Amino acid sequence: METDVDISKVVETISASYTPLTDACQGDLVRALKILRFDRSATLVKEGQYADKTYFIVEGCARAYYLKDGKDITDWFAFEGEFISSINSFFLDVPSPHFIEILERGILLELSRDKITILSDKYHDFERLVKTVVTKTLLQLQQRVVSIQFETAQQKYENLLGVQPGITQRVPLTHIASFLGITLETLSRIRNPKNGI
Amino acid sequence: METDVDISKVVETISASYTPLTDACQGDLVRALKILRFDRSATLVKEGQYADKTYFIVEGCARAYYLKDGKDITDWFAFEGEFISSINSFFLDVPSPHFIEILERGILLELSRDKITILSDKYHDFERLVKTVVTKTLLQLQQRVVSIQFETAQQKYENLLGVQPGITQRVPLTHIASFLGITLETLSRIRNPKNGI
DNA sequence: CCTGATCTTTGCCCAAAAACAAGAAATATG
DNA sequence: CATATTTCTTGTTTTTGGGCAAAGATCAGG
Repeated sequence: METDVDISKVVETISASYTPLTDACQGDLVRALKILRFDRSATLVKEGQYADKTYFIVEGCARAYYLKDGKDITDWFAFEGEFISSINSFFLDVPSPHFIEILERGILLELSRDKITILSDKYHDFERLVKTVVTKTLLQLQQRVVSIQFETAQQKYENLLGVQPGITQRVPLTHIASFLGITLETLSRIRNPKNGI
Repeated sequence: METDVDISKVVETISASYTPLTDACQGDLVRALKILRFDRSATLVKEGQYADKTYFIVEGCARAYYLKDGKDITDWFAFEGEFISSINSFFLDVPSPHFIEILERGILLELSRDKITILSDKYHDFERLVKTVVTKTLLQLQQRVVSIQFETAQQKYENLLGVQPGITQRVPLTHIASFLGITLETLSRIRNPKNGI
């Protein structure tokens, strides 16, 4: 893990990969961001908190999960270059149903909703950045619904591998299983070439 | 069905229910919108088209669906006061995997991506409107994933009724079934009080 | 490098819902 | 108002994947 992070460089990357930001906006954004480092299995957000932060992953990965009847169900994975937050809490200002957990020791940038609101009001560009991030997330989620809705466990898994080929090397299978809406056992059987075709 | 539509009034409603728009922006938006009327089972978008329009429903309802192995699968319903479009085609500029069909004779307002781009560039407010619409859609979709992922057919149906109580009076059960990711037969059994509890 | 904790595989049985197949009810159309 | 067409219900069989239990593998920490 890098010891030093150049926030300006990261903001340039965001500007390049999502939507261009003016220098002024980039400067304000750099000053609004806070660097965080976390070890594996650190918890960023707990159920019930008002989670008014968004995290940008510079290095490592994280997941959002919730407890359904005591069972841990993963709802979202995020890797380098992606944002993660407890979206219900963040957008609706309600207690978070989700936990957010670090899956791989890494570096995050934190941005509060207040700062996002200020930046969005001040800079048209920044409003567009938020729109772009939300739109990308919407399209990913849309794909996921299609996958969950009418595919077999096997197809769902293959689909995920298509989008996130390296995921099995970075994330425990339990989390992948609950993310796909299948049990760990079923996932295990699917992965065993002796079963299936 | 009303014979006359006051677009300005509708735009005021949009401004009030999504996010405030300045008078100038509202004026430009009014001029950019086109009124359309459709009968039941009219097709707004066909699979394969570059669907660069978004529709706002003034009266009536519509659905987006796609064909999976020849089977008709409903992906989205929209009612009065909501927007509908073929989101993949609209945002990614690819051929639409979806059809969009009118389920109830009604009135729509059409807005093209070009006009949305122009309005978004010209008005910070309008960019915020788009962000707001996309965010609302994201949160709805998020709820839907939770519902599909780990609930029984019965729970999924009850969930839908919670959000859209009148839907069974307005939409054929086949479409509700595929939307929920269950078969028409299973839905029929769930709805029959003799079965289940 | 040992050991306990966590993660994964495997086997067996069972429940939920899908597939298939009629048939009934409701709705549209001439 | 009669008939065609679409929509919905019901019965039966089959499949998929879940629940539980136990054993095996992997990993982190002392």
